[in-house]
Amino acid sequence: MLTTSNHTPFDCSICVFKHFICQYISASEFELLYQTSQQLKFRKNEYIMKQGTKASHMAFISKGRAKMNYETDSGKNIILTITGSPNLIGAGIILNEGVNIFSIIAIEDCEVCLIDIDILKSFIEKNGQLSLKLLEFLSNMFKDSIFNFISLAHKQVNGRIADVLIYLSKTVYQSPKFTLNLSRKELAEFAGCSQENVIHTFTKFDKDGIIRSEGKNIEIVDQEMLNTISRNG
Amino acid sequence: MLTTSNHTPFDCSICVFKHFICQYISASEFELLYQTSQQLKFRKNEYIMKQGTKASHMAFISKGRAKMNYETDSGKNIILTITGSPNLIGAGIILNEGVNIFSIIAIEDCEVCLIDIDILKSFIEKNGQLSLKLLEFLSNMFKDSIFNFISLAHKQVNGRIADVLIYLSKTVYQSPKFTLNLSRKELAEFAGCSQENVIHTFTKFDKDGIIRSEGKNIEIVDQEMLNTISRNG
DNA sequence: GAATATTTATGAATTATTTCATGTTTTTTA
DNA sequence: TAAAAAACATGAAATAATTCATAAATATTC
Repeated sequence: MLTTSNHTPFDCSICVFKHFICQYISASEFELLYQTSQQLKFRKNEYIMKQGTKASHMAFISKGRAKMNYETDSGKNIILTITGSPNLIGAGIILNEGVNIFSIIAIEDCEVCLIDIDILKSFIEKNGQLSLKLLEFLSNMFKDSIFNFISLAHKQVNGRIADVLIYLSKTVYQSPKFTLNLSRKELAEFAGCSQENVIHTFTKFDKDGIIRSEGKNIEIVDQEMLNTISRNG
Repeated sequence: MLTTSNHTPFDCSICVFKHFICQYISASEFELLYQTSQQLKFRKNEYIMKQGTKASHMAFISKGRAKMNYETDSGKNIILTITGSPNLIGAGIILNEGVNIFSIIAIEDCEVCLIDIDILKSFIEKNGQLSLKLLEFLSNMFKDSIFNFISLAHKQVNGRIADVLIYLSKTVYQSPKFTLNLSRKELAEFAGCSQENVIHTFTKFDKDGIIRSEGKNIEIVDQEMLNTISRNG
């Protein structure tokens, strides 16, 4: 799972996860967490976690972007979400039957800290403030997932692709202009439509002056129009 | 919100929620929870919680079935899920910005216990075991939501309706033969398609001997075939 | 740097889905 | 119980989406 990634000590003093968790746990507790976690670099296309394996760690992505990928029995890929950094992943699935229900795959070079679940659990058990915060965090993931669901399950392709573009721009790349780390095929796996439909729609949006689409380079030109398309489904 | 429902004391001694939570809290703590919670009956179509209102309570449904309904800006209804009983609802949204992001509406007469969130939060804060359990519970809701999402966003109508039928049979009615509390229109709001598409598909499934569909009475005849349709999307 | 593979793109044919028009049945209301 | 409303059902027309065929552009490999 860790393939060729090389171990390099990261600078924890600037880590936002450390900053967050140290509000709730002591220095010696953090030291334990630090000693038991793995700091790793992943190259593009490497698996950070693999669907079906034992969920022994949470992943804190400090740098880079990744996709959450679910592979069906028939081998079809479904992208559940794309995440930027920094972000904590795994909270939602980890306390289940202990198996990762999807894969996390780097879509560009990433720096990741794998945090031992059992250690974290032992802190949660002792620390009400921390567990409330994690419940809050998980609630928010859940809420995002519901809105993602509403977008994909109850809109048609124009609206879904508008939503994907808005999401990428606002959340993943945080700019109206970005260079995609995803192929058209992957965008289709995210938007829940065919590859050609993504291409057709991009071409149409481009012609209508809503976006500028040149290969991997995307720019959102008419944000208002995109919002309208999203709203109308 | 509580409309005409009349207050009737339920028999807490047989309540599974009491049984669950008393593993983690003391008798006097339960007494506080009991004193601050409201025991209510809701008739079919009554709102148990309303989207947009302050999320002050969790709902424990001890009897009856309900739908989680999201209403869009344009007035379109989307059914996020249907729940049977007993079931605890609200955990996923409650710790957010304190607003219910969807409505809970009774689809048949229900008995519901509304549990004060702030009291429960104070228990979570003090009680690691309880918060771990709630995290686990929320994780499971999250996982279910992901699979629901996969079904609806990445399958076509045949597969989606097969999934809805399987879900209703297995989880909501717990029998291959059941009498629907939902109209065709509501089924469409759940499956993410048009009302006519539900009717057409039911007719087709009936002709193919997969289900028996007579108005509100549904029977799953060929479970294997339904699974296959679900799998192939 | 040429050859090969992959990705992107386009348009047409096929299939899926929605919408519309209409009628029947069931449920609700007075 | 009759009248009105809502739900269910059917088929046809219109629209949306997928699949297929083909080609150009871009990346990758040797």
